[in-house]
Amino acid sequence: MGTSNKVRVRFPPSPTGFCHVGTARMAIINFLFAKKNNGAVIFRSEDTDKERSTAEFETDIIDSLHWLGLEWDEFYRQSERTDIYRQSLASLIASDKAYVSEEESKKEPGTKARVVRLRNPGTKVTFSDLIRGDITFDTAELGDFVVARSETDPLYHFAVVVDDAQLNITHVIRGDDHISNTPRQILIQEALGFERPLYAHYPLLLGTDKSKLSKRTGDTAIRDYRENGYLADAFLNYIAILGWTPKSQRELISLEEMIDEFDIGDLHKSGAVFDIEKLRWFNRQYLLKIPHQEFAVSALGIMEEAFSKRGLKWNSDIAAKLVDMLWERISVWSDLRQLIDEGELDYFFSDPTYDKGLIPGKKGNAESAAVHLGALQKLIADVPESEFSKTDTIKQTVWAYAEKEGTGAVLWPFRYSLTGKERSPDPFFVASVIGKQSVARRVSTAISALTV
RNA sequence: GGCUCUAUCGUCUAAUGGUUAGGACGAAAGCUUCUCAAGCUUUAAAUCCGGGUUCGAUUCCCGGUAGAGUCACCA
Repeated sequence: MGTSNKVRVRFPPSPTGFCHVGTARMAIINFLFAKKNNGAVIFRSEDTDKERSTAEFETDIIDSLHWLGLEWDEFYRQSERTDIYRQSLASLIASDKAYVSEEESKKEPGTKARVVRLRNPGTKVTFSDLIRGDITFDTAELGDFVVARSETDPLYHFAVVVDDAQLNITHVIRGDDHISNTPRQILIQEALGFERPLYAHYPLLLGTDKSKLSKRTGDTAIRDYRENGYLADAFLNYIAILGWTPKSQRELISLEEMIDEFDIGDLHKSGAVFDIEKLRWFNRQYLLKIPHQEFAVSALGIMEEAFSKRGLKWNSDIAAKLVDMLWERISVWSDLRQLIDEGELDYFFSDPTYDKGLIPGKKGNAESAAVHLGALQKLIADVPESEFSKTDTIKQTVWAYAEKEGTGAVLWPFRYSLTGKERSPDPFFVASVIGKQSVARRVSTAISALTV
C-alpha cells in the first residue's frame, strides 16, 4: 500500500463557540478510526465565517481536545487558505461549471451582489455510507446553489470540498446532520473533477428531550465538565461508548483498548441520549482508580479552597482524616465543593448548633436522650486520649451500653450531638476525627440544650 | 411541508428465524452495628403498530406511525 492510500481523516470544528460535547465526539470517533488504521488526523479550523469565528474559541477547542488526550498530525486554518479556494473557484467559472450571478444581496437587501452559482446538472446522486449503506438524493431540487459570496469569498461547502481534496482526506466521518449536505458537496467535487472520499455519518448525540444535544438541553461545553472536575479519561470513555459498542462489549475501556477494538461498522445507526447520571457513574469508576496519594492531594486542595472561600477556619490535620470517607461519597470533584458549600462538613471543624427537638431521634425522647448522653459522657471520659483516634476503640467503649439500651435510642443522640445533622457518617468516625475534647464538649452542650 | 435518516426496559445497549429477550446506568426492596454514603443481594422494567414470507418473526419484506436531521449569500 503506497502512501497515497494512507488513511487521512479530519477534525473540522468551526470556532464559533466553545468546544462542545458534539465536537469532542466527532474528534474521538475520527481519532479512533485514524489510529486503528495507522492514519493521520488533520485539524482544520473552519473559520470562513469571519463574523462569528474567534481565536478564543479556537484555543478553547484545541485545549479541550488536548485535555481529552486527542492529538493531530497537521493543522490548517481555512482563513489562511483563501488563495487555494479562489483558484479553484476561478477554474470552475472558466470551465463554465459555475457562473457569476448579479442579484440582490440577501445579507444587505437593496444592494447588488455578485454571487457564484454552480451549474447543477440536476442528477440523482448516490453515495455509499460506511454506517448506513447507500443513500440517494435527487439534486434537481437544489437548483443552481450558491457556492461563493463573491468571486473571492467562498462559502463553507466549497471550502470543505477543496480542502478535503487538497489535503487528501480519505474518510469523511461526521454527524448525520451532514447527510443532506453530502450531495451538494459531491456536486461541487464532480464539477472540480475531484475524487470522492468515503463517507460515514454517525448519529447525533441527543438531549433528554431526544432532540439534538444543545445548550438548551444541558451543559454542552467541555470546559464546564472540566471545571466541574470530571476526569478526562472518564469523559472520553463515556462519550466513546455512547453510540458504539466495542467488540469486547466492555463499557469501562481505555483509549488503547478502544483503538484496538474500533471498527467503524460497529457505530450504531440511531441517536443516543447523553445521560449525565451515567457519566457521573463513569467518573466515579475512574475516581476510584486514581492512586490514594494523588486523590488526597487533590481533595485537600479543593477542600482548603472551598473552606477559605466561605471564610471558615481550616484545619489540615482534620481534613486529612476525612479523605477516605469523602472518597466513597463523591462521583465528581464538584460534589466535594458542593458538600462544603452546603455546610455538610462544617461539624468536623467547628461545634454545631442543635435543633433541640431532633436530639432524641425517633427511638427516644428528651428524657431518655439526656440519660443516655450522660452515660456516654462517663464512658468516654475513661478512654485515654491516645486511644481516641481509633474508631474501633470508641465503638467498643460505647457498644455494650448502646445494645443494652437500644442502639437507636443511644446512637442517634450521640451522633446528632456531635454533628447537629440528621444525616452524617457514623458517630464513632466523627468522634475519632474531632478528638476527645470536642466530643466531651459537644455532648455536654447537647445535654444542657435538652434540659433547659 | 419536501427530502433524508432512525425505531429492543425510563436511559445506554446485547442477542437470535425457535431464548425464561441478556448486561449497564437509574429506580425500588432487603441486608450490612442509629441516620446518610458506600458495598452486597433481590425485584420491577423493552422488541412502535399492521400486514406478508415462514412450521415459527423481535429478527427478513412491505405499509403505516412516531421521532430526529436538513432544507442560507451560517458552518
